[in-house]
Amino acid sequence: MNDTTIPPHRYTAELASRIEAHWQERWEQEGTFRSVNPAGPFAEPDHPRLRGGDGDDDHLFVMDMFPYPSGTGLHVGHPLGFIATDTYCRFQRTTGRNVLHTMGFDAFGLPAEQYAVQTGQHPRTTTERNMEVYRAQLRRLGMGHELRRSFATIDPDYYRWTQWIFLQIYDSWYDEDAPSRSAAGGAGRARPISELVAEFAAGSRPLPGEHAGRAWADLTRVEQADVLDRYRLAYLSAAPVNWCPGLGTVLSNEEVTSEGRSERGNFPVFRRNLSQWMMRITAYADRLVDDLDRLDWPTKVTTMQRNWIGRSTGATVRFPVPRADSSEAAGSGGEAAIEVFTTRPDTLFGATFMVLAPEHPLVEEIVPAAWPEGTREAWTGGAATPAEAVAGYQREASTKSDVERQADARTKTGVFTGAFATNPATGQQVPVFVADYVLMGYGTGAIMAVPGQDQRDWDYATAFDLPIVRTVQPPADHPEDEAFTGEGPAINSSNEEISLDGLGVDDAKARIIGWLQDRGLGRETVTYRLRDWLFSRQRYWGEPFPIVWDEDGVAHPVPEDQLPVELPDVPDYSPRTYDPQDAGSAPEAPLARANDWVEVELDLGDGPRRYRRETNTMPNWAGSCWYHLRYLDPANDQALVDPEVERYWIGPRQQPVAGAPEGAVDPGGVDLYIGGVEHAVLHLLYARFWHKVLFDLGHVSSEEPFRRLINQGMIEAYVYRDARGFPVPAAEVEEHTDPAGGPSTFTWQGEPVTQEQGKIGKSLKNVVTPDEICADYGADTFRVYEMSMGPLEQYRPWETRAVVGSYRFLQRLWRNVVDEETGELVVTEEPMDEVTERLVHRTVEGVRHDYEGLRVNTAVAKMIELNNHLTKLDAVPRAAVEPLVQMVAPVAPHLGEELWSRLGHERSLAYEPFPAADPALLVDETVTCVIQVRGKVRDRIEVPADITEDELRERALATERITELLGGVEPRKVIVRAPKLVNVVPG
RNA sequence: GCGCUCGUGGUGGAACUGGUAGACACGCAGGAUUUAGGUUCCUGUGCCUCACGGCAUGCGGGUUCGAGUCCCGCCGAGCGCACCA
Repeated sequence: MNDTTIPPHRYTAELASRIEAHWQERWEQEGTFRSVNPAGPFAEPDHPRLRGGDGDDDHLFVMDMFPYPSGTGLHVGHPLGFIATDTYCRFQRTTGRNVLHTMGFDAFGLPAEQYAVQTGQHPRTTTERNMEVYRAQLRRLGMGHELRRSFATIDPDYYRWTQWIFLQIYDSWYDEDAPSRSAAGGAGRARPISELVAEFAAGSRPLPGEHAGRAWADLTRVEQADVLDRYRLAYLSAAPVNWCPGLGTVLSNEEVTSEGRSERGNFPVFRRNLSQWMMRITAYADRLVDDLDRLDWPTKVTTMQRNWIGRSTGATVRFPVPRADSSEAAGSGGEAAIEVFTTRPDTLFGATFMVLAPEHPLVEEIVPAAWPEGTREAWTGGAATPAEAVAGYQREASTKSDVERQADARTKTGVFTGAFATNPATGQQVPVFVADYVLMGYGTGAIMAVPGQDQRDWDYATAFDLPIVRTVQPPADHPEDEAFTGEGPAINSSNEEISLDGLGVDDAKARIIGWLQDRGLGRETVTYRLRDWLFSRQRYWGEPFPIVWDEDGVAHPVPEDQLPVELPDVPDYSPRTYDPQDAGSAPEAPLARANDWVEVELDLGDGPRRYRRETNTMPNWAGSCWYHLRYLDPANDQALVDPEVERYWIGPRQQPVAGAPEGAVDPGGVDLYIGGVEHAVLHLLYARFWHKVLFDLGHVSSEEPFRRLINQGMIEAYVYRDARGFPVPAAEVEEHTDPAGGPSTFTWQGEPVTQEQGKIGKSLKNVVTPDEICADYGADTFRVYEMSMGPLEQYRPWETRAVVGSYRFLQRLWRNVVDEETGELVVTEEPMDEVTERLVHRTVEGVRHDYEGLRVNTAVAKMIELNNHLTKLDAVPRAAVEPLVQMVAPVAPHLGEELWSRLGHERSLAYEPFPAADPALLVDETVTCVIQVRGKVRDRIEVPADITEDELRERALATERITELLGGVEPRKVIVRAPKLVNVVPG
């Protein structure tokens, strides 16, 4: 590049970088982006921005999903959401709001640990270094974050409170009957476990299960602990869990893909019985579903949460079945019952067989010694006895991986158990099968099969030649060979006591449930797909549990005043991982090796005694479950957040959110939360759960953490592949445009390559970093480009060569204020001409609306239009360019500040009120009216903006072109929308 | 298979409650500056046609004076769920 040809004061990348560094320094020194708290350690109750009063609109809390400081660095896709929130917040500050916007780091967890293991360094070392890199990159991009509120989940001051919240959850139970604390009403809330103990001790609540009838005080310590574990919201469970040998840890259901592999690393996951910490999130299933209505979230995310929770209402029905004589179970020879869950109890009369999951415990008890008379060959699986057939099938099912099961999904397999159950409605004997299309993990692990109204049952019935009875009348055009799952009148559904015939599905359901309940044969039931959250990990890099164990194996919480339980520095922090396929391996927590830390002497109220520390750690979701609360009051060492501060920032508001149903109550929460859709059922579900527990226990006034959520789209990039399909370096590809106007073709090293759109990443050879773009154009250009690419929610491809468009815009703006040769101000103090003035006001109005609606792309387009107009003037009036500088400042903050200061203002424009549009100048005196004939534009006329309908009609019909087109015929109809449109329908 | 979202120039995208389709930007073409390239600036640019004019928002219907926008049916793409009883 030849510098001599470039004017010395041109807005180049070098000048932009100098300006940017200057303002970043100044913002930091002046604490420009500090927001004001009403109480707590940051309290400034007299600050004017608090304005007194309790206005819902004078403050705003905006959050990005906080980043994971990865070692691989940022690419241009990462900062998209950050730039959007920063732009939004900068705009909101100029409207006078007290804006809270900061950013911390989600720094515990597997990737950080894996990176450390790979590079042979301690996770804390690598994580802290990565955070420094990250902070520098964010600063380089001009983020207006409030730095004093930033923290990382690995800070002991922070995880002290993560542990504290864990203890709150551990020390509570869910009382279904207690009145809700919510203004929305309802029942059910978490209560302290001490209140449960008090009820047990007083005898006002009966002890559960095998302890029924005994007095609380008579139970041993171990028995008491065991009882309480059945109630606690955080509890130890020995249920089957997801064991992932390849990662050396157990995982939550949410971290396992539908293919039965780990979401991270894609390793196989096995079901193992292991004793693990669980969170009783299922107690909140209903509220987690119902409260989605009160949130302003993308429907995509709310449906994903609804699907994941999987609430379905129906009935459980008991089908009597004889116990087999050969069964070794107690009470053999007697009567057992198969309990099924169905969402269609109205079809009970059509239940012609039953199916148990292979793992169903009742299977062993009902299998008779021999096949009943006349059992069909196809039902036996070729086995001599039912026991042999069932055992064979169970073996087969157990060895099938989830992937294989899925591959066989549509082929129905199974065997007859030899047993018959009684359909309680028809009294008929129905055969009982074992088949793997019924899953043990859902409902009761058994179904009544209703082939007439369920396609899966129909397929099974057809495969095994079982009877099919339709109990809902299908419409005439319904195919003969398919189940009918739709709405229709019940048929074939009566016995001596009850008839459903003729009733619609809902009425039939209600009547049969009533009948079943009266007879003690069943009851209305709600089931959920959601399972309790597996909360422990066998990993080093996570929050230690604040739990110790005594010699009887009873757990004790570490007293609050001894928190945090700090993660010890150990020489060997790597997890014990195994061959990914080694299902028989067992987890081993790295902390268990730290003997000096594990063995501890504590005084928990009965004198100093020896304890063993819990050696599992928390999953990385723990830290992100509540960081929104800590941003509010990060320096508070008395509470996780001061209640007044919490109420001020995220307490419930007067108005429910947009789109909430009639009568909904605002749940409170962060005003705007922006992040990727990948957290739809992980972080966002867990955080909601924790927040609700804290609400129930009275620690927060808000019922939900995030009132409004937006998923930013991903920035992708073009991927180019050679003839073999391998990606080639995108930066080296040459484009060849088609002179005829057709699509371009592409070559790499002379060879043709194909273009597609894909994720940015090393493996696709299309990485572009913000650092390169900042070096070539400056951070402001980068920000403007990212915001101009399209709507925030949309996926779009990165195109480096298009960045220059945003660069030219800022350069032109600069040139409208500063002389490129001399650096002198070039603005004139002369007043604006009328056209310019009207354009300025229209732009102000439009840009304000666009910023409010987070449509930065169209805001930028409007500013470019104004700027292009100013460029054409002989001299740029100060009165026109000052509002433009203010408008551009949220997206291009450094350039905004610099021009503002060169225009003679001393103070930062961060809080300078956004320009106001004069309504009188928004309407033009004359407008162009289009005249259509049959909806097609045929002519245009200039008319006064306040023209009357009649006059407009007259003038439109009188134009030369329209009279010509009408050819003297009287129009049949004339639609007038004054002043902009007339549509003529000829006779 | 089911559900949701979405299909607009060579490209990214505009178009508020139905009312001038293609704002703004990239690219491309021509021109100015420059010894030249690059930078910067100016002009043009949906398609067809010499033109008058016609055709255009995935395809086919419908509602309406008027449809990118609303309704129905296809086709295509993306995401989610996937034997959930």
